[in-house]
Amino acid sequence: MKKKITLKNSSSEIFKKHDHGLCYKTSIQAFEKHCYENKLQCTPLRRKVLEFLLIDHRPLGAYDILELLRAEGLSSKPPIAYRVLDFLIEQGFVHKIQGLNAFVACSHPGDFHSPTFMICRKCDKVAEVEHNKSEINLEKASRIEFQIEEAFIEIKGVCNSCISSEIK
Amino acid sequence: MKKKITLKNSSSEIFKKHDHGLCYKTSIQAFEKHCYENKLQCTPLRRKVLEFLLIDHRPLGAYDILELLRAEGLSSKPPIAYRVLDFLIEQGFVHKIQGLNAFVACSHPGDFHSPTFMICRKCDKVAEVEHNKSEINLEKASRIEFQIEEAFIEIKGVCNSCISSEIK
DNA sequence: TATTTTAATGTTATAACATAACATAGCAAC
DNA sequence: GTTGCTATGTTATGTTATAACATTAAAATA
Repeated sequence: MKKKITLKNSSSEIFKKHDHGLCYKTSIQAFEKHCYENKLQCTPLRRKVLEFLLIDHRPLGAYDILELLRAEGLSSKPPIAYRVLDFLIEQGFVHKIQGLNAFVACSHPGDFHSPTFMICRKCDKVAEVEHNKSEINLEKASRIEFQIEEAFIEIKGVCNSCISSEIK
Repeated sequence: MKKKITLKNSSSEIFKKHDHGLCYKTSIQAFEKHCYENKLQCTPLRRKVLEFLLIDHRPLGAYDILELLRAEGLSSKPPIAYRVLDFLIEQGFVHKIQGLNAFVACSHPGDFHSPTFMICRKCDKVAEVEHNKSEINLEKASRIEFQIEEAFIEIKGVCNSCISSEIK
């Protein structure tokens, strides 16, 4: 994890309409660039799994991914998916959503970070919002002496698009 | 979930020494009181499971609980544990830690809330810190219009006690 | 108190999620 | 061309969770 790669797909846009073609392409290119620069292999399998996760902003379970791999005639045994996902997570291109046992493509790849996820229970899309450790401004928490290493923030609710379409 | 029951066991004390006998007793009594006041049954099974979770502040997996139930000669099939845990969670006496697939006794029972957990990776203890939705002060998040229903904040790191004992 | 209804517990079976351990293939360095 | 490394493939199994249905116990009502 060396430097931050800036992408055009702002997380605040995920629940709105956005140029997803661009978003998708930019993310894949960032991954290719990252692999090239770090002498890592951008193999067809790794690329494919990242592509699946970039289809839209919906999280996929490991077994969903295996299903998609099977449909493409690729190997579809559980360790395949988990290994590739581990790699993509380590490289900062995928996050795991603990509360869903599912995985999403990162919106700000290439940089180690602890994101906040806004998970819509209606459309299942997930928006990723950055925070950093200092932003976890929990006055009470600070009263406990605790050395923070990683923070998971997962917020469940209904996104703007789904609220709008409800009103109609 | 009607009113807040105040307990003497402050969450900030969990990683420190505290009068755990009192903490334990107070929590069980709060549960009994809650059941009585809400015409819910404080059955031996429910009480037992809560007791297991109150032994210390370590989270237990559902199958850990089943093991403990078996040791007491009680039924130990998975649905038993999950049903009782669901009940205790609904009533606000237990929380699930998503990142561990495990359950902890609530430190502020009887009131619906979205707590923050500080999880020590050395001693496995968990401290519960209250936050409320308005405290989730994510400026960037607020730029996304999103109706928050529930927030899970899980922080992993090393607690003060474990840091201290490291230095020694 | 007999009957009905509801809540709680018990059981079987299986679904869903995840990893250990070992085998093979491909490629690069020596 | 042998060695070592990285990635992929496979078998088997471990772990977490739920669906569906049976039985028991408690409460509500006749």
